[in-house]
Amino acid sequence: MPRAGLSREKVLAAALALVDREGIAALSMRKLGAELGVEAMTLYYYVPNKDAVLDGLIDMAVSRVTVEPVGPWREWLRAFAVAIRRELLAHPALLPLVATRPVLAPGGLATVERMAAALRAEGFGALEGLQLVNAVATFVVGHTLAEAGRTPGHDDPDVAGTMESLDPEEHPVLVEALRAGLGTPEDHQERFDRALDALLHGLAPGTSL
Amino acid sequence: MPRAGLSREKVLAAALALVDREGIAALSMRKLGAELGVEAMTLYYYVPNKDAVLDGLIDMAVSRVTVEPVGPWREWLRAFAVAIRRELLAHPALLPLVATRPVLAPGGLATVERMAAALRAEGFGALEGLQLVNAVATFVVGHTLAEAGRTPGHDDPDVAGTMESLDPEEHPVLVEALRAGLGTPEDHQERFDRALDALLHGLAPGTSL
DNA sequence: GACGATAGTCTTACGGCGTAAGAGACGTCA
DNA sequence: TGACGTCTCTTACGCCGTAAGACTATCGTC
Repeated sequence: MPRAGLSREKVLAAALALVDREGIAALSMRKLGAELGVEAMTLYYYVPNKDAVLDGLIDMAVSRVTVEPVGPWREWLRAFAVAIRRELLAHPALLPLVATRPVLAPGGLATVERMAAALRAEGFGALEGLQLVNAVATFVVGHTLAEAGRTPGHDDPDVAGTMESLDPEEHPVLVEALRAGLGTPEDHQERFDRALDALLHGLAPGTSL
Repeated sequence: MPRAGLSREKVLAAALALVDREGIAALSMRKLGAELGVEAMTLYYYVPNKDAVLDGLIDMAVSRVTVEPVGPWREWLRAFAVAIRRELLAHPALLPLVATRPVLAPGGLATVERMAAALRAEGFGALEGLQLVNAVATFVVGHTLAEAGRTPGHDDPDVAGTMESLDPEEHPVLVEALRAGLGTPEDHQERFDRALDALLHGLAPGTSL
């Protein structure tokens, strides 16, 4: 058999393409192999197991989030949040993964370190700064999950159908809000912006509450 | 074969017990059947498929979150957030599920409706109130995920080990924050409280930003 | 060119999974 | 008794991750 000229990077790239195209549930070692013109077991030469593929995907996504921490901290921290959200929305299938695995890989840690260091230069303590970075990151992940998250391995639930069939007697406020635009992309964006501003507004160096 | 006296409720209760004990990954129809002294296929008489079991688990958890919306809205909304967090931490294995599936089942919708209705009585618009409820809920889920979330089907990553092996030259601020208590239960609690207060403080009726 | 080592790929197999299809056994009531 | 609805089981299919090990292509050295 001729060599396929693979590498860890090519495997991960193919995995990301597959996941973006068909969702996390479609990512199996056999399919990923087929994608690369190779049997499933061949992949194990480049990657210890499937978990390593998933971790690799996460680190790829996280590493792409880079923001230069210059200027007023609220502004670049806001840009940081927006950048995370953009990256997550670009690969929604990765969301459940990013949300449930702590950031431990090199790429993610480096980003966190840079943000925290910049915050300390602004008068935050080391712990305080990291808490702030963490609060922003978890907020973004939580919000984006609600916006675009899907459970791996399960069909998308019929949100639209459920909402339309709501009994206006039983859920009057919900029905009214839906008519007013709840759940639209603009709604998500607006809610994200408002809550993010509230969060950043409420957090300042030395604030104990 | 004698009848086992099952019901949808008993199936769900056994599923929750199994998940709490061994994690989401351990929940298979065969194991769940064994738990109830029955073959896997028998369960399909009470439940259309495995997804329905998962949805049932989520609704069980969500339905237990009830807060009386009386008094100042910031206070009971805060209590709402705390109640969600408590319930999620009581069943951490359910977290990835709750985080990635929209609340569509009856129990969850009823709770949301009640909160939103109470907020409207406080001067919020229907859409605005629901956005607020949603913002709080997604914040709590995001934060709790970071605190206790695990990816279903995968071993817990070795957070402690990774953190201890951090190079102080490369990640000085991270190392300092870890020594100051980053990641401890108290740290999570404190960060949760601070960010929640910031969020609630920043959101008020009619606030456009 | 020959040959061994190394790197890369494949085949086979095992034990798990969700669930479709349908065969039986049980309890109840006519 | 017999029929019928309720409940449970058996069997089977096509997926999954991956352990074990056989095979082959390529390269460095003589």
